Amino acid sequence: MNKYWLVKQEPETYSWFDFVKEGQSEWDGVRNYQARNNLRSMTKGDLVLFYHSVKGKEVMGIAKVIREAYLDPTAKEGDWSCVDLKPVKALKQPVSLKTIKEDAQLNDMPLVKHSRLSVMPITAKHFKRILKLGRTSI
DNA sequence: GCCAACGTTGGC
DNA sequence: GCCAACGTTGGC
Repeated sequence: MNKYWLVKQEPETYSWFDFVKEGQSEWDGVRNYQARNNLRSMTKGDLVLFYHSVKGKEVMGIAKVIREAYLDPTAKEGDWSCVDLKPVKALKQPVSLKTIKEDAQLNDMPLVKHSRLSVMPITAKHFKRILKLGRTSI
């Protein structure tokens, strides 16, 4: 049974378009315990929404976990992990934070309640609703 | 650019 | 173990 996640990234650092161009990405650099533990709970094939924080503030597309948590090579000290993600497809219509906050089915997402968390689990219901609002199916 | 929310650090 | 100080994130 696949799980669903949402990851955030500032587009000026690494955008959805960079991700698509690259074809896959090592999701490293996470330095928050809760986010790290979420990375470690990901399993191959889980689907991940890619959200642009700060500039844009919208869900851009869908990614997939292609490698489960391993030692983050960018960590010089401490116990940190990363996973590998691959783009699946862009949303036809990006779904904005405003839309999410105004949607009765989505406004309890961690993205709203726990806005600083950069890797978070979401429910199947949330995931399907975002896809619907994004006019996209897999 | 500001600031609220949150996490981390370090003194006691 | 508490808490003040500080740094960071991210929405506005």
